[in-house]
Amino acid sequence: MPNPPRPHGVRHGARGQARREEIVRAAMEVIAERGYRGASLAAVAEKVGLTQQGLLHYFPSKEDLLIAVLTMRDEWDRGDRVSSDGNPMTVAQTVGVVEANAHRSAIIRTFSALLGESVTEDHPAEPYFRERYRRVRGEMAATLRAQWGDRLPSGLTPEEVAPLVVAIMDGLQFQWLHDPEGVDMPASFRAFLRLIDPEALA
Amino acid sequence: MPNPPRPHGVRHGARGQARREEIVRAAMEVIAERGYRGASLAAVAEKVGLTQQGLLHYFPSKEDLLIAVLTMRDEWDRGDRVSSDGNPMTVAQTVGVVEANAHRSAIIRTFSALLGESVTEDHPAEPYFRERYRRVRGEMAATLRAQWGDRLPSGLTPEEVAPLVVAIMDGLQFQWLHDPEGVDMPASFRAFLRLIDPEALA
DNA sequence: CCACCGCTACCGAGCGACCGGTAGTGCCTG
DNA sequence: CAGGCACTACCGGTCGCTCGGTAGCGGTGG
Repeated sequence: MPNPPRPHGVRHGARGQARREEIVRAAMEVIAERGYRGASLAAVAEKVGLTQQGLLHYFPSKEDLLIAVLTMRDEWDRGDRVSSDGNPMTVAQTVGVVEANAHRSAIIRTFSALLGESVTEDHPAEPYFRERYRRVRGEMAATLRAQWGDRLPSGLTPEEVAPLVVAIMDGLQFQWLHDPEGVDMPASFRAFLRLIDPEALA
Repeated sequence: MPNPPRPHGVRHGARGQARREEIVRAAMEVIAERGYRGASLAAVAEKVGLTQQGLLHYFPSKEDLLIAVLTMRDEWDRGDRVSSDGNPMTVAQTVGVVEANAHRSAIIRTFSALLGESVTEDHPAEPYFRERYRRVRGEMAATLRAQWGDRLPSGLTPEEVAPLVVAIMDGLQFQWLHDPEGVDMPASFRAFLRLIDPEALA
């Protein structure tokens, strides 16, 4: 048995890995334009100079491609926590993330579209967002606790405020995508931080 | 000339109007389950005991049906401002809206799914949400000004805080739809109001 | 009274486009 | 020459929408 395992999928070489990343980036663009349901494999394939069937050589199904997109975002999330080393982000770093997002409308559009779709029945991205929210709320609570302890200046606990920070980020993104001129996402986020702590300049 | 032309569309009698409302409600359900793109006219038609062609008798295109759904929401919005008489809502009334929403998950799901889809290119609901945000931010600023004047306790202006209130409402809905047990939408919203004014119980 | 008319309501059949996915084949390179 | 890679060809299915038609109902005039 020279070729036993290879349990699932096709083995890809180094060149294949580069191709896969190229495909995932193209998929994010198409999803930003038409959502996941509206995104056709053919449209993604065309962006990287393949036929739809050639694309299926790298990702055996459309859902596999979606999972690769979500996985890539997880890796970026880890990259955003630059300080890494296990410590929670600082509040100042969250401002940096919002500012960076304001220059990446395509990516924000991709994940806002996916977030919206994911509330529909049996959507393949639903488990991802459910778990992601759970994790992000926990991380945000840790960030708040590192900055202010068990009680924020308002008297609220980190666990009470964490969902609000997450909600503000998501909610501002939708308003900003619909009216980039009329909504200043980083400024609004900083205003929100002033609600949390009028003293902090963050 | 007893029967002048009736410029566009089909005229419907009282019975037809009731049928149309029935269809719009069914459409909202299907959109909640599968989004607008994923919602097929046949699925909506089946819910009201029609064929797809029979449905098209009432709404000549899928987009016309979507517009009817959005229009119905506008009418509800007007109904939520019970006090009507032109005055802005009170902050206490906004809490009531959030509490009511926590018992209408189907409708929240419908419009969260549509909001997500609407950020994609040339989506037929994009103008609706763009305009809605503009209007809701304005109304919310008026509500805040009526309660606190030109400066809120934090020193922020109503125009700075209004987008945050809207963002909190939208953002909490997504978290709540993904984890109804783990997210208490009305409680979180009240916590946010305490950030705005620690004294107010609202 | 009833034949006729116009209108609303609805359906069967089908069109053209597009969808995700399968099967089989061959090139090209390590 | 083996295998990663990409193709052609094709399948079954779904989509929104059109076309053409048929009921039934309410009014109207001979």
